[in-house]
Amino acid sequence: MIEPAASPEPAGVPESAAPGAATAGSAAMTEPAGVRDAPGYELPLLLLANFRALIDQLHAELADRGHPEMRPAHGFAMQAIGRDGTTATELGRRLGVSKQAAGKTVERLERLGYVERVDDAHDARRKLVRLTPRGIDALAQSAAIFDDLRAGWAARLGPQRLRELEAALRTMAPERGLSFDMAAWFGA
Amino acid sequence: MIEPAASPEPAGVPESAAPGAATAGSAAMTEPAGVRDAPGYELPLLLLANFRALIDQLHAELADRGHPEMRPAHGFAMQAIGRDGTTATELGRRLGVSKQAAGKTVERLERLGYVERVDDAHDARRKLVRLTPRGIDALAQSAAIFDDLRAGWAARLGPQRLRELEAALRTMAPERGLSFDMAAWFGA
DNA sequence: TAGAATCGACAACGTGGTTGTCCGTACAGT
DNA sequence: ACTGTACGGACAACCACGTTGTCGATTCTA
Repeated sequence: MIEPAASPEPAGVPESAAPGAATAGSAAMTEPAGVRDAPGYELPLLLLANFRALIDQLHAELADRGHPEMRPAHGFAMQAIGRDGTTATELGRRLGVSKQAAGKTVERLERLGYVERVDDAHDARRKLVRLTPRGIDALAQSAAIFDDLRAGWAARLGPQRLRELEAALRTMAPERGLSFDMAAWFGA
Repeated sequence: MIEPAASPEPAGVPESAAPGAATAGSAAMTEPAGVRDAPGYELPLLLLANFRALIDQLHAELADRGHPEMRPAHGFAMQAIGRDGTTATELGRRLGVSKQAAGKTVERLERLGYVERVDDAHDARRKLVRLTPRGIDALAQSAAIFDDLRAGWAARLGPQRLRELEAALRTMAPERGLSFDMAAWFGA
C-alpha cells in the first residue's frame, strides 16, 4: 500500500513490468513465472493519466482553434445535446445528473455562446436547448482533433496494438452508460 | 462529430467497430484495409469508463469493508499523505492543487477520522498531517482490492493481454505526475 | 374535468477549487 | 544580533458543480 499517487517523485513505484511486449506476440504461453505483475493500483492510474492527457491535448488544440474557454465538461454536455437539441431535463438524464445540474450547465454554455434556448412551440413547459453555430463548430473541431490524437497513438503503438488496446478496454467497459457528474462523483 | 456521450440511447453511434476481438488472435497481418478504425473520440470514453468502473468497484468493496464514507478524492489524498505524513502545503504540491484546497481536504479527512493533525516539534509553523490507524487500514484495504480487481481483468482478458494493455498505456502516459484537481479540471 | 406527471426555476446547501490577505515562525545575510 | 524575506497555516470571498426540496405552470390521462 501507499502508492506514489501524484508525487513528482514516484517514490515507491516498482519500475519492473513494462519492457517487452514490443509488437505484441500474444502467444498463450504458460506464464514464465519470472514476470512480476504490476500492482493493481497502477491500472486505474494509467487509465486516468491517459484520459487526462488526451483531454488536455484536445483542449490545448481547441484553444488554438478559437475555443479557449471550453472545458471538458462543456464538450461532454454539448455532445449530449447533439444537433437536434434537447431540454434541460432530458440532458440531465443523458449526463446522469439532476435536471437542476443540467440546467446550470446549460446556463453556462449559454453565457459562453455555445448554446441557445428557445421556447418549444408544441409544449409551453419546455425550452429547447440548441447548439449555436459556434457550438456546432466546437463539436466538429473536437471530433477532428480526437481523430488526430488517435492517429498519434497509432503512430506510437502501431495500428494493431492500438486496436487491441481499444478492444480490451471495450470488453472491460461496463455497458451501462457513463455518468458525467465528475466533480460530485470524485469528491462529494 | 456528435458523440453519444452518456445517452442511454447511443443515438448516433456508428455501431461498427466493437464486435469481434473476442479472444484476440493478434496476428501481425498487413492491415486488411477492410477494418474500419474506431472514431477518435471513443478512446477517451473507454479510458474514462474503465477508470470509473474500477474506482466504483473499489468503493463498493471498501464500503463493505467498513469504509462507506470514503470518496475517490480521499483515497488519492491519503496516498499522497503516505505513512510518513506531510503538511497541508506539501500535500497541495503533491496533488497539484493550492495549499488552501489541500487544507480543506485535510479538514474533511480529519472529520472522517482518517487523518490527524499534530504540531511539528521542530517547526512551530508546521502542522503535520498523519494517517490514523483507520486511515492506514483504508489504504491497505484499497491496495488489496485493487489487486483483486486487476486479477479480475487478468481473468477476463488473459494475463498476457492485460500486461500488454498496461504496457501500452504506460508508453502513452505522460511522465509528468498526475494532478488530482479533478473537479476543477473537468468543470471550472 | 379533475388529478397526476412533467418542465423549468429558485433556494439552500455541501464540496472542491481559486485568489488574495494576514499573521506568526524560521532562516539567512549584513 | 537584527532585520528582511520566505514559508506555513488560516480566513474570507468567490466560482463551478452537484444535491435535495419546493413551487407554479402546462400537459396528459383516466
